[in-house]
Amino acid sequence: MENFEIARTLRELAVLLEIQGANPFRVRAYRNAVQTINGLTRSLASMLEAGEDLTALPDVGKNVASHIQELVETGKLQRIEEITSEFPRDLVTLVRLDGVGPKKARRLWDELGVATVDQLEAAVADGRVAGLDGFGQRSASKILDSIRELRSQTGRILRSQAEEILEPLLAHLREADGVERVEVAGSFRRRKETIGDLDILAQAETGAEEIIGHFVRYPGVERVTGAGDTKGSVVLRSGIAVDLRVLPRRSFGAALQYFTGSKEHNVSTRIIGVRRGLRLNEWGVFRIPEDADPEGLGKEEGERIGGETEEEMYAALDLPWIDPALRENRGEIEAAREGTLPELVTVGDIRGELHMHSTWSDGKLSIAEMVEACRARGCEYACITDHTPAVGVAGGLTPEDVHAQWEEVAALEPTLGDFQIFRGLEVDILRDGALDMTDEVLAELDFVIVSVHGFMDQDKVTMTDRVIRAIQNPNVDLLAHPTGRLLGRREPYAIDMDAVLLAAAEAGVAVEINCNPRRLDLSDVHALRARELGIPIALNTDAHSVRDLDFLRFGVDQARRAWLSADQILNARSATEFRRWLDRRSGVAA
DNA sequence: GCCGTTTTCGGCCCGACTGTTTTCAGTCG
Repeated sequence: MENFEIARTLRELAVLLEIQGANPFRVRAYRNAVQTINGLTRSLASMLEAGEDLTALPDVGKNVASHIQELVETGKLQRIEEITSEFPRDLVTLVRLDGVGPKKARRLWDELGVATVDQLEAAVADGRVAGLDGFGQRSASKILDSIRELRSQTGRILRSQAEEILEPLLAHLREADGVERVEVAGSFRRRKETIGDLDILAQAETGAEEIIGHFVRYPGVERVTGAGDTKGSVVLRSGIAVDLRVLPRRSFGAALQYFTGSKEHNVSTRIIGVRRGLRLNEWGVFRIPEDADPEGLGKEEGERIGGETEEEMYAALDLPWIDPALRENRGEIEAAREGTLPELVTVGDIRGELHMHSTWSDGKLSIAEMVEACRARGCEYACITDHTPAVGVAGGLTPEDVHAQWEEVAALEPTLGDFQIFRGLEVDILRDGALDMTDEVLAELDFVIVSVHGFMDQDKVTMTDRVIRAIQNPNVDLLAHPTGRLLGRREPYAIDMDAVLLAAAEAGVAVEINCNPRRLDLSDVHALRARELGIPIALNTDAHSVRDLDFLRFGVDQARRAWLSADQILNARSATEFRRWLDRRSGVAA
């Protein structure tokens, strides 16, 4: 059983326990464990197989460890079977509805016998829900809205799509009277690859209510789901939910820190605060008076230590500012305390483009045009890496085509000054792990990329063996888009990435973070693992047109989430250093 | 259920908004 399946099952157990009315801290303990599992860079099954003690993991104790073992061994959890003899397992889907939590789900079952979304819809329609104590007409119609929403759910959007949605919305907000500053917080600021909803903060000393009013009148708003003194919530026609909070200058840094999250990062920072007698909230950081009743404190009571900037919030905990990309509670707080936070890679660090296509295969532009676009973006070198014939739609290069292409490159080179072109190829990994090009040609190339484009439905063992066989070919330099995923469209193919990364480290092969916002493949967690293993990472746009070269920033964001600095990025090297790396197998240099 | 610069028991982050309550529970992030 894969980590994500184990995490999903434990998350479901947490909801079931909540519906059962269990101790909320017990429920939270399971959620904390899920968080740990989601951040793991290795599979739990392989850790168990290696005889490792899972209780060494944070928030995993004896109980959760034995649950994990049971799941790996049997694929099921006895504990869930027991609970679902009390009430139907379907209730967990009711909890996913807006406005229905564990308490209400339980009452819907106990008092109306409602277990499924369909049954709930019927119960709303015939008035039974509105008749329940504590429900009423308004909550009934709200539930109906949520059901419609759930059924038409568009899910998470790409970060590139979020950028498009934000641009006009932020412009609208900046027009509101009294708004001094607007920032996007949440997962967008943490540079996540997909965005579930948008959190926006506006700075204003007065007139918050009017600003909220201006916000909910934005032309793109489909409906308003909440509008209070300091907070407004809407759903846009694009289906994405947006929250706006309005805060004064003295609290803006506190709010930015608070609403950037992640939730888990915030819980950790606040616990550190509590131990020091400090209270952190979106209004600032406050010293709790010795004799105060913590329950009776107002939101801004106590001595204000800071809140205008994020730096003040972290400084109150004796920590340096932490880059939002790292705020996932994956050890960044410890690293901040020890002064070992990485200096994260930036777009400006990238000096070469290693993966791009031309009209020789499925690219839109000639080699000369692509190279010129790279130079215009400040690159010092580029690799031309067109497809091979097995990628049918792409019009791949035969060995003869490859040699003809080199003539074109050779004719171009004298016109380029110091700019260097490396002769490359994106070679298809065939069904059995053989490569779609002769070894003779591969040996002549400067730079060999391999990647999977077909037969993606192979089982995990076959696919893993196939890819490992490919990267063990001594001519191979880089594995591209290693899991084949397309965000929101196609799941990663079945592959044991830990085994693949170990093989890449062994073979001295680099691995790509494909910068296309729909790929971003490797994921942050796999890139973290590659970093642990010391594998060079390439940030590649896989450009098929000039516009695609701008994808670089998405890959840089992904690399930053994986704690990567410039010295771990293959194409942050100079052309000379890159060439030296390409010669690594020649025995000349270590 | 987990955890330990207050510790192996007794804590565990914090506030806004909504709806239905007439003083607050539930939900959400």
